[in-house]
Amino acid sequence: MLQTIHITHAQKLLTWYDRHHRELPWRVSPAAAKAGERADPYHIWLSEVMLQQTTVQAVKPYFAKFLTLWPKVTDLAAAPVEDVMAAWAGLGYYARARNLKKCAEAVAAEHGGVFPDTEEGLRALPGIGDYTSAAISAIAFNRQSAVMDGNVERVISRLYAIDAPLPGSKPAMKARVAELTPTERPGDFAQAMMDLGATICTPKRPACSLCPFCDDCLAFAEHDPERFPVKAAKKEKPVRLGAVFVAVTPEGEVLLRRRVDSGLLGGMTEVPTTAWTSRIDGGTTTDHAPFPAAWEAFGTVTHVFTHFELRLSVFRAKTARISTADGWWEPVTNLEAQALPTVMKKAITQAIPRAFEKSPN
DNA sequence: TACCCGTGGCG
DNA sequence: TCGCCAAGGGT
Repeated sequence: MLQTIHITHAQKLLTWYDRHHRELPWRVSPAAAKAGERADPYHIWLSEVMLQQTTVQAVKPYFAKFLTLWPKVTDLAAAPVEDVMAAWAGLGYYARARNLKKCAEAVAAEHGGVFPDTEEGLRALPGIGDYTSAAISAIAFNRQSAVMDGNVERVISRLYAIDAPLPGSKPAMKARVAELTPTERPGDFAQAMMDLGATICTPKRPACSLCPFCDDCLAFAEHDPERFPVKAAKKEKPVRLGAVFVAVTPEGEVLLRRRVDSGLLGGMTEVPTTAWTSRIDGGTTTDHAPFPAAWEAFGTVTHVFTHFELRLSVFRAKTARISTADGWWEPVTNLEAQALPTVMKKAITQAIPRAFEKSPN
């Protein structure tokens, strides 16, 4: 009598992963993982924090730079926070960098420089939430943790055709992930779910014919996988206005300031700027310049943040090297080394077009 | 819970 | 061109 052999979702996915996994700088290949090799928890933690709401391609050069500058977590713990912010500049969500530094310090001081190897221990550290603690637990320590990120949400919502909108449906979806997560190779399973979401079960035009779940997927059976995941409606972005002031000395120095540690672009470097308000006339004139000077209009720059669009009027003035209470003068040739977020680089480039071009030396 | 928090690539 | 979205966390 013929016996039906039940192949689990996890087995199907892991077989797919063995053949189609992505090669990533922080990853141990499935072959090596089967041989018992584990990734460095420091590398996994660093990559996971960088990958929060950030694409793999954007992370790669930053990951390499951080490992060069700080090969071990204790090196990062000992580094000046200003150096960490400058190295993070351009990657966005700067609270991640502040928490990265705090987390490294906690691991060094409270854990002997060794990362906790449980989800609960990891979850207690700064910048490590539900997803990241589960991911490090599974990937670095091969524990059976239910890992759910945006990729997994998409895979699960399609596999079970979940109509309830995110984020409300998140707990139910995580329960499904927990059911699917195997006792064998849970770390590879977690990475495989994310690889599947990133390369096959994509937001638009998913490659369902190549998917190991095509026979099981309810969304595929309904012929409309793109309908999932269902998400709550998002609100529109308001416009905020402001002005920035690029002061340049005859010696080629620019006046910079450090933003407060909390809130938008917290702890990052800026050129003097007004408050950013929704007023039609809000701060677009020289009324709030850092000091009186022959301010000259240099057009505007627009920058879109997560929850508002910013339009900045750019002003430039040639000035003497005035002493200021809350700022410093930085040579234009050294701006690249500063912790300048992208919006500030845009504004400076508007006033000094060649500010961030590589010097001959 | 809902809001705050960057950036760049892509269809 | 522009809305979408990416390995989310903090409060």
